[in-house]
Amino acid sequence: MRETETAPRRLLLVDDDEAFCAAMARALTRRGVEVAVAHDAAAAGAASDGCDAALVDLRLGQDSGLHVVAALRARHPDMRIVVLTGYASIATAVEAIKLGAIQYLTKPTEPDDVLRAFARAEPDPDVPPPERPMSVRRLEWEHIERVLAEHGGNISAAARALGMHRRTLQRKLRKRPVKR
Amino acid sequence: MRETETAPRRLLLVDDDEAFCAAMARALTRRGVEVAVAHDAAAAGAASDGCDAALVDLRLGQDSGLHVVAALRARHPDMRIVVLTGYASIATAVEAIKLGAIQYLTKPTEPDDVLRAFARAEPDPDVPPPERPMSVRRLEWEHIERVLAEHGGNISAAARALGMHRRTLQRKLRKRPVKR
DNA sequence: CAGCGGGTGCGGCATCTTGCCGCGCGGCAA
DNA sequence: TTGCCGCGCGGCAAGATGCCGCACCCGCTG
Repeated sequence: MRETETAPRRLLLVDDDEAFCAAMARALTRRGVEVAVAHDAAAAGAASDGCDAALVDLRLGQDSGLHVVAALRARHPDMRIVVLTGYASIATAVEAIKLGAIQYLTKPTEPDDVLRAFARAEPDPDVPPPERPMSVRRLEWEHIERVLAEHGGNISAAARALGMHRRTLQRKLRKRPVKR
Repeated sequence: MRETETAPRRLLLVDDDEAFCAAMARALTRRGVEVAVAHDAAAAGAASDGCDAALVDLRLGQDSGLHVVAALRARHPDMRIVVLTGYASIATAVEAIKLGAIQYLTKPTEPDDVLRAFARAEPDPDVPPPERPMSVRRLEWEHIERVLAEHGGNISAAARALGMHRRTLQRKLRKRPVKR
């Protein structure tokens, strides 16, 4: 349906984190995608014309990115929308897809992951490997990674958000530098 | 779209856990819903006629419940399908919805939650409260609860699946009897 | 420039929490 | 009955946490 399964021509980036937007915009531009940026719901609507794709964050200051998804879908029925968030949850993922998003990514995300989401998203792969229950460690680790990313790498802030002591988070992070 | 926003008339229950099926079927029947049961993909197709709704588990022995969702959608375009699983993941939730499921529930689930899913599912609530990052403890707790439920309350099995020592799981469980 | 607030690393310590072993019980099927 | 397996529990050593403090860096502001 909608578009072809290729990379976006012109993409609307909606995220209130300016630093993140700048970095992502630069990376995508370097990959040959035109990028328009908006930091809130209102700006998103205005900047959306001419875009065939959108990457929207769920957390936009006051308003929810889900509203943006709905608005964009209404205005541009053929636009391919991918949701990207640090505060992932199954509930919002379900709603995002019901509202017409074609993918839902969690935040520690590389620009290439984003492009892959647009490319590989449309058709419904009938065999997305269900999985065996994640080990508690891995679950915890991914969650921490996500929250940390959402807070721009700020350890103190992430620790507060995670309800754990800063020192503890610090130690946990030191243990796992990069590995997965 | 599809059906009306009411409780299912006749529901197809697809889950390979016979004990769970029996309990859920009994509970739903008591609530005035006719129930048909299937324990695998093949049986699901056969038993689906005449049903206006389906509750399908993602883990069906060998085959994935997502295939069942796709097959049911193809055979009965108007059927309302809700996915229920103990092995929840955002990835499968996204695929399930893309394949046409109207809701995605995680397993420690009450019969009333199921009915609520069918009733409240269709319209896309544009304001499903995003959330603030869950505390690590809560995240871990919900995950444990889910896995435990998936293993029918078998502590040893759940501990193995979770990659933690049985004794540890046991102690954690003793600490939080019921509270949330 | 000095002071202040906030973030980052790190050491130390008392106190949980884990991992692991073992024991005894109680079902259940061979 | 015997073996297999799950459950709950005690105990102990090793590792993880919570908490305090210190030093250092930055950016802002009087």
